[in-house]
Amino acid sequence: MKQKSTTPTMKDVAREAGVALGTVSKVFNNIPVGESYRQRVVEAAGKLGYQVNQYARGLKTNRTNTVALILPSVDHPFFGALAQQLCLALSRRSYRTLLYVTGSNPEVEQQCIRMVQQNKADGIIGLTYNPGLEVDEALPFVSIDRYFSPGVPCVASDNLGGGRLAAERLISLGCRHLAFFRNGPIQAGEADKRGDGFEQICRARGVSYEVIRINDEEQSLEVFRDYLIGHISNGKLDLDGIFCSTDLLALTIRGMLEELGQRVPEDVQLVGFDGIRQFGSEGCYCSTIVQPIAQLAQTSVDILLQEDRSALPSLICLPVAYAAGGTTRE
Amino acid sequence: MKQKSTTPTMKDVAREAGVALGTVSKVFNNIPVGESYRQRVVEAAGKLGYQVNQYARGLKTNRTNTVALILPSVDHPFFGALAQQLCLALSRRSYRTLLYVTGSNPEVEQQCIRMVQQNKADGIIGLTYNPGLEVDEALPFVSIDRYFSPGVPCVASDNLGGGRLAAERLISLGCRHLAFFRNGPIQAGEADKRGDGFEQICRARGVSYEVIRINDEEQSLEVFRDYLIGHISNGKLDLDGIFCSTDLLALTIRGMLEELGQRVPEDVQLVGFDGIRQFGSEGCYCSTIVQPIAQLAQTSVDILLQEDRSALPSLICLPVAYAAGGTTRE
DNA sequence: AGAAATACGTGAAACATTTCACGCCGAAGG
DNA sequence: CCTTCGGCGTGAAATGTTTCACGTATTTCT
Repeated sequence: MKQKSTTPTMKDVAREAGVALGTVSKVFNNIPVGESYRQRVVEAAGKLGYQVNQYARGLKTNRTNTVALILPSVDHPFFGALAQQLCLALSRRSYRTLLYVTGSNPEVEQQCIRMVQQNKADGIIGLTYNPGLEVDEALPFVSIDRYFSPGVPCVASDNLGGGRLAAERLISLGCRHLAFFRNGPIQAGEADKRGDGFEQICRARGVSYEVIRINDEEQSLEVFRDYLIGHISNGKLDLDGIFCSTDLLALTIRGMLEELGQRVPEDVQLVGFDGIRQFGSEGCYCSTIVQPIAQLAQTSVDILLQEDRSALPSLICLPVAYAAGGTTRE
Repeated sequence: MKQKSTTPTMKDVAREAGVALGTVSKVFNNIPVGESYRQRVVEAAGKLGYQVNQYARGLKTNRTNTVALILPSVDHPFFGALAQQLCLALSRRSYRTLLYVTGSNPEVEQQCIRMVQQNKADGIIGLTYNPGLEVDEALPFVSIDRYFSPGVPCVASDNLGGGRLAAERLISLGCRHLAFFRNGPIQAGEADKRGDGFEQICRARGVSYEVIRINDEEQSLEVFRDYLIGHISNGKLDLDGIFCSTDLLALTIRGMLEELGQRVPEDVQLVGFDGIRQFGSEGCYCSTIVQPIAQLAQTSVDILLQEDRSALPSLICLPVAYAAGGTTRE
C-alpha cells in the first residue's frame, strides 16, 4: 500500500473531488464557482485535512498577510498594551503579527527593517526613536509617535494637547509652583511635545515652572531626588504640582516624595502621562493623561492596510483625556 | 531600455556573476564552494541588492525559521516580560517570532494552532490554560507553565517550591495566622501548585491557614475585601500573613488593607508571586517569589529547537527565589 | 430552432528557491 | 604517459500555489 505521508496538496484535493486544480484554487480564494463544485471541493478538503500552504501562495502573490511590529520592548506596560492592541487589530483584518523587539538599539532597528524586507512582510508598524533610520519607501510603513517625513505616515497621541491639559488641570486645582519632570534623553519622538504644551500653558497663565530632565544615561533618577531635596526647606516643599512625562516616572516620584515626608496629593499634586491602569493596585495609580492605545493601534493598522496608497496622511493626532487617579486633589 | 522593475532573483545574480544557479544557492546556504566563485557571487549579489526570498525557500525546504508564540496577553507585565525574553532568545538563534494573543479564549487558542499549522511555523511556544487544546504531535510544541502529556515538553517555574518558600518565609518572619489568596478560576496550569506548596509547609509547621479563591467571573475582588472585613474585629485583623498567587493581586490586596486601616507590613505581611519589578515605583513593589523569566524563555527555546527530538524532557522546573520588597518585615 | 453570447471549469505556465544526478577537469597512481 | 578517481560546478526537476488563455456547455435573442 502506497502511503502518502506528505501533507495533502491542492492537486490531491482536485483529484479527490474530481475537479480541476484551478477550481480548487478558486474555492480557497473566494472566487465565485458553481455551488456543486464548491461543495465537492470543500468536502474533499475536509476529508483530506487540506490546509493552504502559505509559502507557495506567498511565492506567487508576493503577499504574505503578515505585518511586522518593531518596538523598543514589550515588558514596558505601555508598549506591551500597544503591542497587544496592534496584534488584535491586525488579526481582525486577518493579518499575522511578526514581532521584533529592538531595545531601542539603532543597529538592531536597522537590521530588523532589513530582515523584514527579506521576509517580505506586507508592511511595518514601527515605534523607533532612531534618528537615522532608513525606511524603504516601497514597503508600507507606519510610524507611531515619531515623525519621519511627509512620505511616512505617523500616528501619535496629541502630546502637545496632553501637556496643555496637564498644566491646565494642575493650575485649576490650585497649583502655583509647577515643575515638569522629563525621563530619558531627548529623542526624535512626538513625546517631546508634552513638555512644550505644558510650558505654553504655564506661560500663558503666568504660573512659574521649572523643567528637569535626565540627559545622560548615568544620571538616573537621582537627579529628581536631588532636585526635590534642594527645594525642601523646614520640611516643606516649595512646589505644589509636578507633571511627569510618564506614569512610571510619576509613580517613582510619588514614592520619593513620600520618603521625603511629603504627602501626595495633600502637599503636592502629581500628573503622569500614558494611562497605564492594569496594575490593579490603587497604590499604583496616578492621575494621568490617558493615551488612546486601542485607537492608536486601530488607526495605525487602518492606514497601513489602506488600499489607496496615493493619499496617505502624514500625521494623525489622536485625542488624549485627563483621568484622576489619586495623586491630585479632586 | 528594458527596465527590470522586479526585485532581483538568484537567476539574475547567477547571470551577473557568470556562474550557475546552483552555485549561487550554495553560497547563500553556506555550502562549501570555490573561493573565487563565492567571491564573484557575493559581489554580484551586493551590486544587485539581492535578498533571499524566504517564501520560495520555505516552499522547498518546509522550514521557515519562524516560531509562533501563543500567549493570553502581552499587556500583563509577566506575560509581556516573558514575550520579550522569548523574542530575544529566538532572535539569538536567528528565528523570527510570530505573535498570537488569545485572551485565554479556548476557541481563539485552537484557531491559532490551526493557523500556525497552515503557516508552517517551525514550532510553537504556548502559554495556554485551555484543557481541551489539541496539539499536533508533528509540530514541535513547548508549553510554558502548563503540563499536557508526556509527549509535550513543559517548562515551568518551581511553583510548588515557590509556594513552600513563601510559607516558610512568612512563618520565619513570625506569622502564625496565614491565608492564601488565589486569583482567577481553577486552571490547568502548573501555577496551581503554588497553593499546594504553601499548604504543605503550613501543615508541616502546624500553622493555621485558610485558602480564599475566586472561582466565578462575577465574584471579582470583592471576595477578598469581604473576607478581610469579616476578619477584622475592633479594628484589628486576626491575620498576620497573606500569600497571594500573583504580584498584581498582592498589590491590590495591599491597597485594600490600607483602606481598611491595616498597615503593611507592620500589622500584616504580604508575599506575592512573579517578581514583576519594572514598575519603577517603590509603592508598586511587594515581597515576592521571583520567577526566572529569562531562563524560562531560554530553556523553552532551547528545547523547542533541540536537534534530537527523540529524548525530550516532559517537564522542566526552574528554581524560583524569594525577594523582599517592602511588604514584609525584614 | 439556430446562432451568438455568456458563464465557467480547465490545466499549463510561472513564481524563486533547493536538490541531485551528471559531467567536466585536474590530480594521483601505476 | 595513460587511466582512474575525486572534487566541484552545472542546470533541470520539483516544491504548491495563482493566473489566464482557452474551450465547452448552457443560455438567450431573434
